[in-house]
Amino acid sequence: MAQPDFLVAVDLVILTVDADVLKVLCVRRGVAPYKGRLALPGGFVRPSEDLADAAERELGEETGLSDLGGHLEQLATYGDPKRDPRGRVLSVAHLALVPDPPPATAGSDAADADWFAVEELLGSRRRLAFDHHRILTDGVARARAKLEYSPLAAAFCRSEFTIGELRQVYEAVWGAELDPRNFHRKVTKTPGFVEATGRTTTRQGGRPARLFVAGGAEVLYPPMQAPA
Amino acid sequence: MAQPDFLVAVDLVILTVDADVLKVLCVRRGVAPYKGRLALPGGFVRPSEDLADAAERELGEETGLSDLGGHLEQLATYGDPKRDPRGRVLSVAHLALVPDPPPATAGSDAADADWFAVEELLGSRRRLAFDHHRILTDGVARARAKLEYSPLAAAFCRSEFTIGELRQVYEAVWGAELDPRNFHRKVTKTPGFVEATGRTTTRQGGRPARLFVAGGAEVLYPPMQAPA
DNA sequence: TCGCCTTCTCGTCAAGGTGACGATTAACAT
DNA sequence: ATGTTAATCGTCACCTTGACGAGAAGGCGA
Repeated sequence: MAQPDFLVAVDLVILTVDADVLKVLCVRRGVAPYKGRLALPGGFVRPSEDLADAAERELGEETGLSDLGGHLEQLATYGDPKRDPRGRVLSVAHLALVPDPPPATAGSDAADADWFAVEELLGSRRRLAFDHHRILTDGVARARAKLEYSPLAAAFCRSEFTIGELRQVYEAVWGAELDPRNFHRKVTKTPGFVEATGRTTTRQGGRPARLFVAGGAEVLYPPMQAPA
Repeated sequence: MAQPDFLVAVDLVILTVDADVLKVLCVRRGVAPYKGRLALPGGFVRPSEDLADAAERELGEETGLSDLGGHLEQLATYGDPKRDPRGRVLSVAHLALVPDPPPATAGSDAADADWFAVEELLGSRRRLAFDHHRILTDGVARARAKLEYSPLAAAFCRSEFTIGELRQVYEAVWGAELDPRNFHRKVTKTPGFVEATGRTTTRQGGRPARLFVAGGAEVLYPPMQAPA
């Protein structure tokens, strides 16, 4: 029997931490449907392109980054028959974590891209096009969960970072304050989480802080505990 | 520009625990490509069918179950351009956990379906068709991880189960032995994991065991710890 | 220069969770 | 009756965690 054809797109939830606030990159749609509405950046998958390659390409186009120091993983696939009024479009959503906020609109494609506070976007259900509110919700939930049992928070930091900077990542993503002393103990005692470089910096003010790089661990045992 | 069309299929990793062994449902392919090879059950998504609906339909066709008491979730999407020699076929893989082993070949579709020990299938990389070895690997990894921080193990049990039966699920999925006394303490003290029904059973032999049903919790705090 | 403020870093202590393991209970089989 | 099986309860040492004190080492303004 004849099978229906689908269009397949890749949409990106690109998260960063800027000024202690979790932000996501959005573009303003210039064409219908949802013209003028904010949307997650994305695009169609090319004929002989793998999904991961398509996501990496889109990430590069939107941020100008070549994913160096960041993190990119598949999030989930959204296929409600009515999610796109133009037809049967499948969206394979990806989650990207990038350090610093790279200057928005650095890429050529999306002339009108900018960073938005996640908390604000999630507050009003109507600000994002398509089912992107749900995709963003799922992406943020994934990021929050992954900080617990993986050393992924380092993906939000530049290659060398202080324990304090890493703690601010957790605080921004989880929206909770953590005790600096207990956090310091936990991070430095968990094997493979971070490795000291020997260098120090004073960019945070106060006493010079040691600089660390991400360790080799893939998972954290025992996990970081999000506050109850 | 014109976008390429994709065919979209749903493939299922259906896991169960039978005789203390983690098993997966596979079908033997009757047509090329990979004719005669084992494969995960699956099928194409219908024109106006949601992905979750398609997965649930396939699960029902393969097991005869209407997903009662089990668990079904999206796993990941596989889209390598060369994963299917017939063309550009996207596979949205799903993970299902079902209690007991329902009799194989109960459904009408797959005349030649049966349960196979996961450990054996993962041992030889060539026994499964397409990229199903990778999908199975990812599905088992997801299941193992989810047992740690969610009460999902109950999905492998019938509606009423004993602590010992639940422990055997963990032992089969993790491939490790757990101390019955510590497991009992952990499970009964974690809020929302299980709830006593007041009834008992002797189906395990030995002293009568209390029967429990799954509690309302979505996540386990603190998580179960897989042995190091 | 001298406080003062900031942040990092190390310690202490009690509470709670975990692993190891002894002991008892309550069914069934022979 | 006796042994076997598995469930359930208890104990104890150890470790992790949360709360918090205290000092170290920079910058900055008076």
